[in-house]
Amino acid sequence: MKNRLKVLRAERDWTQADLAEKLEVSRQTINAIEKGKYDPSLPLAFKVARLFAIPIEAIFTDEVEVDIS
Amino acid sequence: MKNRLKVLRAERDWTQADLAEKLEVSRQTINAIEKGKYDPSLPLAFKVARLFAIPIEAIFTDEVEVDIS
DNA sequence: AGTTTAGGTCAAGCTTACTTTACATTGGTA
DNA sequence: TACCAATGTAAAGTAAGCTTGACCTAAACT
Repeated sequence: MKNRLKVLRAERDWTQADLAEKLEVSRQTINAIEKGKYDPSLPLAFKVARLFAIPIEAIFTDEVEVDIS
Repeated sequence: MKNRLKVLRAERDWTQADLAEKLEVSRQTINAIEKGKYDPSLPLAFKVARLFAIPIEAIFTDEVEVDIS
């Protein structure tokens, strides 16, 4: 599951900590989601969509991440 | 988090077991989600949306369930 | 050189999502 | 009445999402 969080953040000049605060989650959670460590819960995905005022599908996609480890 | 699974299922005359099979989850998972016991993961929500060919927001909503226990 | 800011990561612990197995309830129908 | 299909529910276990606290690196600034 890919996401455009980093880009959406950059467009607004927000840090991971800024976004975390707005979404009421920890900074580590934002980092983990951006780095593809895990996917957000559905409620959190809704919160993200509401914050950026765009559909969930415009932020997250079902494409699988390429694991480069 | 409310959802329209039961209605979408009814429109297609599918049982909970039918839907579970199509989504590759257990019947209990479908039942639990319909009954509001918990929300699906984001990947499962995407799978549901793809199956019904409608946006996630057309199936799940932010509204909190009323707990009648 | 020392400090600050942003990002990356790890460990331990808790909660939520999901599984399997099993059993109870309800409505229809032979 | 007995049976069967669909639904509801529970217990116990695993996996995933999220927390706090801590530490490390790199870049920018004083």
